[in-house]
Amino acid sequence: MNLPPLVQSFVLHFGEMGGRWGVNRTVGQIYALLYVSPEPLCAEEIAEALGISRSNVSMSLRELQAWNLVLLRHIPDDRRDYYTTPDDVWLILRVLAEERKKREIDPTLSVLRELLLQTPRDDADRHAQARLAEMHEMIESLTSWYDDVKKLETERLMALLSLGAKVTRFLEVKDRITRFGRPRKEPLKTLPETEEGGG
Amino acid sequence: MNLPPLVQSFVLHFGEMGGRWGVNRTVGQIYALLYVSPEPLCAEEIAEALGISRSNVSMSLRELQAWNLVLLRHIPDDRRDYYTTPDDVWLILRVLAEERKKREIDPTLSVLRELLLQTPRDDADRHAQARLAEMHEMIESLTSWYDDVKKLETERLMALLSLGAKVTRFLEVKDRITRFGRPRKEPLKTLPETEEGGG
DNA sequence: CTGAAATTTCAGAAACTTCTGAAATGACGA
DNA sequence: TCGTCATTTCAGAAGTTTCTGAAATTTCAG
Repeated sequence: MNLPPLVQSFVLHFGEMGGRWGVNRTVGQIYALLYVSPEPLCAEEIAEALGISRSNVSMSLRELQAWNLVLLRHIPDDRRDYYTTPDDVWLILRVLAEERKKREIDPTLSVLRELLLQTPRDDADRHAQARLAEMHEMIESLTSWYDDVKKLETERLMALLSLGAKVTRFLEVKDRITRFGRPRKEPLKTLPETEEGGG
Repeated sequence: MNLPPLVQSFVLHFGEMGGRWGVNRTVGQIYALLYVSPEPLCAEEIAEALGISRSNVSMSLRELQAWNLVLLRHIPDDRRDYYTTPDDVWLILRVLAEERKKREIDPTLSVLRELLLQTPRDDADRHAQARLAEMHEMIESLTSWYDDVKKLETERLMALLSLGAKVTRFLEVKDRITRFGRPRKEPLKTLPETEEGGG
């Protein structure tokens, strides 16, 4: 591997993390390299920079394409494919969230739905289904929130994030004024630990 | 494996998904089994139910404990350890989010911080650092939102979720009245696709 | 068409992970 | 203390993934 030290540390770290993120070391390294590279790179250059075989690069780029994490670029009078990453980090986040949902959540959601449609044979089945229903309901809440939020323009998404839990102040107001959600049993307490006055 | 068909399908599915979630098949299966089981189970019963070795169960339970995903129970006059999962799915979600953050986000955040402190040697370094800074900033926004939201009681968290992107209506109001965030360049458009009148 | 350059595929080697049975350790009552 | 039962550890077998170099395929200018 022949890279400036700073880039190399970053690339090696992404390689190590790759496993935890559901891709292998090479895929992580290539992604990191493309992310910091000022220009798109071709397969040969990647293989060279990371000191790995050309065929490994080819397979790993395929995987990155399956994840929608790389873009193909072309340079006039050059037949080679050049690769790069989207440069907007927020776009990268969206792509990543979408892909992980597709791989980690959707299959489970569809299995849960299928199993909940089955007619229970006995009490054990009934208990199991009740548990599956709880899980199903939670995942539905999350994915419908996600489907809603992902439509936001980046600027609004950032505003929403920086608001954080302070949104619940609006929720309290909403509770009182419009009676959205169920009426509260206890009197509303002021929230713990939301001191800095963003609003 | 000797389980009722419905439970078996669920257990097998979690086993398959395990790999995608950063644990192995056995860990996923054990978790699923404990999740649907009406009573806590001991290691022997788990090994029996899943048709795997006793020692494999022991190692996998260790891993589940490292993830804080199982609880230890004791039954009077029985020396064995019995295991179960928390039964509140929202608590499970919190634990999972926390653990994944710890494993998948925090190490990267600390590498980014470290690399951003280094003095760049040349333009390539300066460019790389600028890219790392963008990534760092995004991750910081996300984790600080997360730190804020995880303090919410479950009831409020659910209310926040069901509000989804409608929160941005408040953001618009906030924009106008309190000038939180930067002033808008374009006139505000009504949002596409947020019809059903929750508020 | 032909041939040179780029890319992909694929069988098997290397590396790594998972799983097991046997042995070691620990916990408890007598 | 001992014996019994439960649990953990661990070396290596079994299984899986990753990576390579060689061969096959694709692409395109001439």
